[in-house]
Amino acid sequence: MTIAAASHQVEEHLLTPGEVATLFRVDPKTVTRWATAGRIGSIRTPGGHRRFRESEVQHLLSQLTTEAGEPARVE
Amino acid sequence: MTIAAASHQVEEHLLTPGEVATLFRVDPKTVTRWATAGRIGSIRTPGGHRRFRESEVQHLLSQLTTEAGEPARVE
DNA sequence: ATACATTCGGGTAATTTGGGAT
DNA sequence: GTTGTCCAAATTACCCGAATGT
Repeated sequence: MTIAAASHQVEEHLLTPGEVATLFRVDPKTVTRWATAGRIGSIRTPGGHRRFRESEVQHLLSQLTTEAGEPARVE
Repeated sequence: MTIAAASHQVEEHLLTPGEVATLFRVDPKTVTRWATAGRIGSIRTPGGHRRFRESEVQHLLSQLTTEAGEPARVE
């Protein structure tokens, strides 16, 4: 194990509401509502703005994606 | 922050059901049926609304296009 | 410190969804 | 068998002024 790995937790790339909104083709405010509703985890800056974990967002995207030819996903 | 800074991965331009419906001159609900039937891929927002890949829609449009004098394509 | 884009909040339209009947 | 319409409920989009981020 390296020294760095032993003393630091993995840095997560964070996305702004606007960036997440672009990925889903949605209004940034809608992303905020998802956070409020608990549909997506969020981190707050000291000033109160929200940030989102890129890994969680990507996981959501792949989860909610249905390819042509596949049956509509029901989970 | 600029829009371009959003991501280093390829951005997929997504269309709303209403936009796809306009392109095909069809009711938005019909587009929804296509998605349910697996004729076209779709991405769901966490709220349950559908988004469609523009590239896939354009491909479908060109597929369904028939030139004058040519036999209609049936696949 | 200045400038500018973004993201707060809230409120109110517009769109989408799903089911059912035609 | 596909498409268009009606309905109510849910989700999302646009409006504003003020605060935050870079």
